[in-house]
Order: sequence, then C-alpha cells, then structure tokens
Amino acid sequence: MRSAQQRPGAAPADDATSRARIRDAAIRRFGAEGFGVGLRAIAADAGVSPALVLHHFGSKEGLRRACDEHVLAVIAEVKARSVTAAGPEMVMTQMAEIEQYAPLVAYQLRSVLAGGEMAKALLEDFMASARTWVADGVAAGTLRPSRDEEARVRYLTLSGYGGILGWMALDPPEDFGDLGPWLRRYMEGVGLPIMELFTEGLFTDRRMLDAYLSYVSDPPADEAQRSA
Amino acid sequence: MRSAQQRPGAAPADDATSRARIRDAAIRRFGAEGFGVGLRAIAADAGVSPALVLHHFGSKEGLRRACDEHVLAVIAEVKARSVTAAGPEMVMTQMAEIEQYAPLVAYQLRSVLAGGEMAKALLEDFMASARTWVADGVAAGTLRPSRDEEARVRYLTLSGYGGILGWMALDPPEDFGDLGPWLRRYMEGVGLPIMELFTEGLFTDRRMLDAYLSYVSDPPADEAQRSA
DNA sequence: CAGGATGCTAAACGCACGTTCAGCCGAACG
DNA sequence: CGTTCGGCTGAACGTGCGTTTAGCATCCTG
Repeated sequence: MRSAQQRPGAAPADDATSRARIRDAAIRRFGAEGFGVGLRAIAADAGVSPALVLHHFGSKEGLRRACDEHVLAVIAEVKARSVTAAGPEMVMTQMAEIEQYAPLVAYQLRSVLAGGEMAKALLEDFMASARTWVADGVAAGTLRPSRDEEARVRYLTLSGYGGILGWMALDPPEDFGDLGPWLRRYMEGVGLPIMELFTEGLFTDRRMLDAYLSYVSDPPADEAQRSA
Repeated sequence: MRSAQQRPGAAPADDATSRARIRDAAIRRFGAEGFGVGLRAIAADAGVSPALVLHHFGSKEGLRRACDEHVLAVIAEVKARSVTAAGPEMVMTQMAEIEQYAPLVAYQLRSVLAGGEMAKALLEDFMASARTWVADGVAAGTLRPSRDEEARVRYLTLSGYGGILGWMALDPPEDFGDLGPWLRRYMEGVGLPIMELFTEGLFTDRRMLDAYLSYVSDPPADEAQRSA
C-alpha cells in the first residue's frame, strides 16, 4: 500500500515515510488534545501499530522531541521567508491561515501551556522577533523609545502570546484542526483596543508613570519588616 | 489525634475537619503539580487513606469541583473586602503575599491553564473587576474612554492574566507553595513597560489607529475568494 | 445497653497507559 | 537462490491510576 521510496543510508526526511506520517499525526493529536493523549490514538491516526511509533522514536518523550524540533524548524523557515510581523498574535494568525501550517499553531499553544524547554524556546523565539521589530520601529521613528527596551520586548511578547492563552480558556476553539477562524475572531475582538492602547495609551495624565519612576529610583527598603 | 468537633446535622465547614484538610491538600497539590496528580498523593498529604477522599467527594472530579467552589468563594470574599485593584496581576500578586491565600493563586493559574468551566468563571470574574475599575477611571477622568469599552476590558484582562501564564512558561516558579517572590519579580519586570505603554502608548503617530478604524468601517468583502 | 449511623481503612478490581519482545514480511545483496 | 536486514506487527507485561467493596472502630440515640 505504501508507494514511498527512500534512500537507504541517507536521512529519509521525505514527507511520505511512516516516520513523517507518525510525526505529523502526533503533532495534530498533541495540538488537539494535549500531551496526555495515548500513543495508540496517534498510531491509529497514522495507520500504523503502536509498536512502530516506539520503533522509530524510542519513547513517547522521543516522539515529542521530534515534534518539537520539526515545529521549531518550520517556524524558523516561515519566519526567514516573510517579513517579521508585529506581535505573536499576528504571526500565529497568519500561520493558522495556511492549511499546511495550521496544526503547528495548535501544537505551539499546547507546548507553551505545558511548559518546559519547548515553551521557553518558542517564547524566546517570539521575543527575538519582537526585539528586531521594536528596534526597527524605533529607528524608523514609528515607535517611541523605551526606558528599558528589553523589558518592553518581554512584556509585549508575554502579554501578546498570553492573551491568546487566556482567550483559549475563555472561549476555546471548536476545531483544533483549523484554528484560522478562531484566531481571526480573536484578532477582531482585540484589534481595536490594541490600536487604541498603542496609540493613545490608557491614562489621561503622567501621574502614574511619574510616581512609578520615582518609586523605583529610590529604594523602598521596607522589605525587611514584611514578616513582622 | 483529631481534636475537632463539628455540628452533626449542619454543614461542617470547620477548617479542621478531614474534609477540609483533604480539600486544602488537594488545592496545594493541584496548584503545584497540575490536575494530573494522583489521589494517593493528595490523601498522603492530608494524612488519610485514598478511599476517604472518594468517601467525602465521590470522585476525583467531585474533589476538583469542591476545590473550585472553595477557591471562587475565597476570591469573592477577598475582593469584597478590598478595593478593586487595577489588573489581574495586581490582585494575584497581593493574594500571593498572604500566606493563607497563596495556594489559591497557584490553583487558579492551573485552572486557567487546564481550561473548562472554572477557567471561564475565573476570567469572567477578573473581567468584572476590570469593568468597574475602568468605568470608575473613565468617570473620574483618569482613564481615557474607549470606542469599545467591553473589548478593552476583555483585552486588558486577557493580556494581563495571560502575561502571567507566559511568564510561567518562560521562567517557572521554583516553589509553587510560595508564589509571592515569583509574582513580585514578574511585576518588577513588567511594571515599567506597562506604565510607559499605558501613559505614552507605543506608536509615535495615529496612522495605524486611523488605518484600522477606516479598515473596520468599510467592509473588507474579500472573504469569499479566500479558498480560491 | 442494643442499634444504627458515621468516619475511616485495607485490599482488591478493572482499565489504560508506555513499553518490551519474538517473529513476520519483503526487498536488497552476495 | 539463500541470506540478511530493516520496517513492521500482535501479543503480552508491568505499573499506576480511579474506583469499589467489605469491614472496623467510634459515638450519638432511644
């Protein structure tokens, strides 16, 4: 039934090998149901026996590592090919629109939810994108400079990505196989407040900012008596 | 060993009953390790047998429901007693400082990560707080009005809460039993960018906002040819 | 003092999971 | 043609889980 042919010695990497089919099925299942899903379900999706999954990847952990590497590689490829978008929301929304990349978006979200090294790698990745986007914007004069650029990059990335995580809890997608409409709906809901906030801010005056700046400039020094 | 005395007919609700000890142990364990933790570990923490957990709560699901209700009740009590704080970050940071409430904060975070009805209830709760805070601020003239107040409330809540979730993935707390220092560190990291963004915005001019406003005012209408 | 709830436990059950293992099959190779 | 070897499978194993069940103390109640 399998009409695939691969070089014996070389790394297969063809997208029709059983190995790739298992990996892709795992990405879809992990993305749709989380990492608690059983190997038997993944094997059934890929049309193979559960034992073959372990034959190729050694263990469930190994399968997950392979998925992580593949997702990170595809993301790097997509990012290298397109202009860096504004925030994590934009990048993920665009990726989810492409049918081929859609399962990776759900996998990504699950990975950040689950924590661990993959979550750190993904967030560092988005922070790197944000860093260049902000730097370019400041250099071009379209973005205001910050008193702490790195802290702003971290906040923009975490709040942007985290907003999607919160949205996922508040109004979960019906179909994890196609997150496109769901993410588009999210962007439609938060687009206006983001634009308003980024253009006009939230406060009507500078008192809160000035108070904070003077607070952090002189040491609070009342930490020692907190337990009293 | 057990010196507690409870009314026979009435609802126990004393904090020294086995039921309360199990519930509190469950909140701590669920908060520290997630909802995948076993009943045997919770029972051991509470110093009882695993069967007693099911005797009191019927099932693991029932135990979780009892934890949910207790956490929601305590949060409501805390909120009723104190002035509404600015955002979810502030509320949670303040709660985590009180030793008695600290485990509830971790449980909350895990609940939102896990999704489900509890996640929705928590987020709706924080959105309600944000709603009154924003309305008061606008009425007092300290906050700018928005073209869509509800959307802004939703965005502020989701990005504020979600930022913590992202921070949890990027730099997980070492000790889930005391999230105070970890949340304080987060607030120190994002405090300045938040104040800057809320006061001065991010963009240097109104072009992005105006473009977005004119975009949403006239229909895009190119949705039909997306599949072509 | 009988009697029946109540709080609680030890032991076991059934199940689903990740994993192991012996062996089959078809193609490559001498 | 015989051999070998890697992809692949069916069946089983051990483990930990949530849950059930039978039974033991303890204490209120009539």
